[in-house]
Amino acid sequence: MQFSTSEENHIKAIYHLQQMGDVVTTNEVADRLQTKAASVTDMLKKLKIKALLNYEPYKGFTLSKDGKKLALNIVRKHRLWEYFLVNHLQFGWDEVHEIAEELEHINSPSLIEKLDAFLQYPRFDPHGDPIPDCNGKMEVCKQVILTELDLHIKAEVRAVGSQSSELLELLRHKNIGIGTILQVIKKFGFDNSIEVKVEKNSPFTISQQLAQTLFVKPL
Amino acid sequence: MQFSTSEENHIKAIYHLQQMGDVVTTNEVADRLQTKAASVTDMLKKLKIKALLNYEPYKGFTLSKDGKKLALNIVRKHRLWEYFLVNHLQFGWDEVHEIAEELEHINSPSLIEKLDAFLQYPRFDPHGDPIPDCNGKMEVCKQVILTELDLHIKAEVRAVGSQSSELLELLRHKNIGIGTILQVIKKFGFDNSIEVKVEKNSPFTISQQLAQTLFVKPL
DNA sequence: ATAATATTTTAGATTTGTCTAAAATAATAT
DNA sequence: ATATTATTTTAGACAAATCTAAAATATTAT
Repeated sequence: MQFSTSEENHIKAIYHLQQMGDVVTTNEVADRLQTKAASVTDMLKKLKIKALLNYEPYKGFTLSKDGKKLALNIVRKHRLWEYFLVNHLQFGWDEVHEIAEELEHINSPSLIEKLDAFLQYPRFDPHGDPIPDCNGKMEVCKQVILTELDLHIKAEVRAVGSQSSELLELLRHKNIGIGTILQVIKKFGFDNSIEVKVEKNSPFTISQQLAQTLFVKPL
Repeated sequence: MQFSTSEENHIKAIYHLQQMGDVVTTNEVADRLQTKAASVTDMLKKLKIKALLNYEPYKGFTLSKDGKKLALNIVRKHRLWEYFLVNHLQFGWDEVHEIAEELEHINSPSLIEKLDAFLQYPRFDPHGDPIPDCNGKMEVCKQVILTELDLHIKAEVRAVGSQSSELLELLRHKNIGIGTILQVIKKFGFDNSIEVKVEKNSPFTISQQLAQTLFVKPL
């Protein structure tokens, strides 16, 4: 079965909202897709007919099995393209999201298979998010928010909580990226800022807001 | 300015029909795009408003300067993607057209710049068609891939499909360069390898992969 | 429990790209 | 030169995806 770009975008938005939080609402989907609630309702009805969604008017909705499968496939394509853009075309990791939003809708299973092979089956995209395999399986490595990392434990930065260009700019300025090994030296209760050290460099402070968007894996 | 996939497909169809033949007709465009003449007329009116087309009802139409520029940019994207699919993702040259038809509508100038650089600025796609540069300029001479040269016809090597150092090393080893005059002695169906003869030297065999990157001009 | 508020859905309009059938124009043949 | 045929355009309809405004339903606050 074939799906329109708009249908795919709705499925993907619902998938991501379902991941982080409990019940997904019409308004949340509308906000995420920069559209109106009424338009989302129209789409929900269509997706129910196509069996991608369990939906009863006024009662809420969740992805069906097929809906989840479709969502994972779109996420897979998105993240593989991001990996390609950063690791082969020399894009910065903060420049690739918009382009991948377009590329993810290209419909060709053999293209994605061959791209995956060319990239040597990467398991994480440039933002540290795991890439689903062709069956929708992906690594669920246990990551922790930096604010919750214990003192003096070395940890590797695995993911960032958003794709906003302001965030990515700040990270680049502080020389933090996916794979950076760091440890927390001190936590300040006054403003919840955190002093971190990267390798043997001198320590520096990062704000609570920034620390909350950094997911690290203790080593 | 942004254009829809349908607008771009009409511009591209008109461009290709203009190349091979004289006056382009509404029916020809409809045939090529598998649509109806009335639909084409609707689009012609829209493209005229967008200044991509010189068009007077019942009098025919031609691409405007902007229309030609757009067409060449789409052709450029199509052929660069084809080159990528064949030379990096290991697609056969006969499998890539449909996929490139989708990829050519991805709208990101920096993506195409960086793809072009990654591919080392190829001047011909896997079918031997020239790739327009970012200003729309491309090589004109009618060339043919070595795999398609008829037996015993002398031809001059005019271009190679890529600048990769591996390719150039191999060509140097086989004493083939731009300007070399050669002819095909035999084609082997088993592995599609080809036996060629350069001037009066004894014949030697070259692989399908190599033959596909050699563009020759029959004399 | 009921009123006030917020959310979701429906109803009806709009835009884009397409279609069919009929009318307008051009090309061709006698 | 005029009738016939072919091509192109117009007119009006339709489906997809969106919107606004109003109605229906759910949530909350007193």
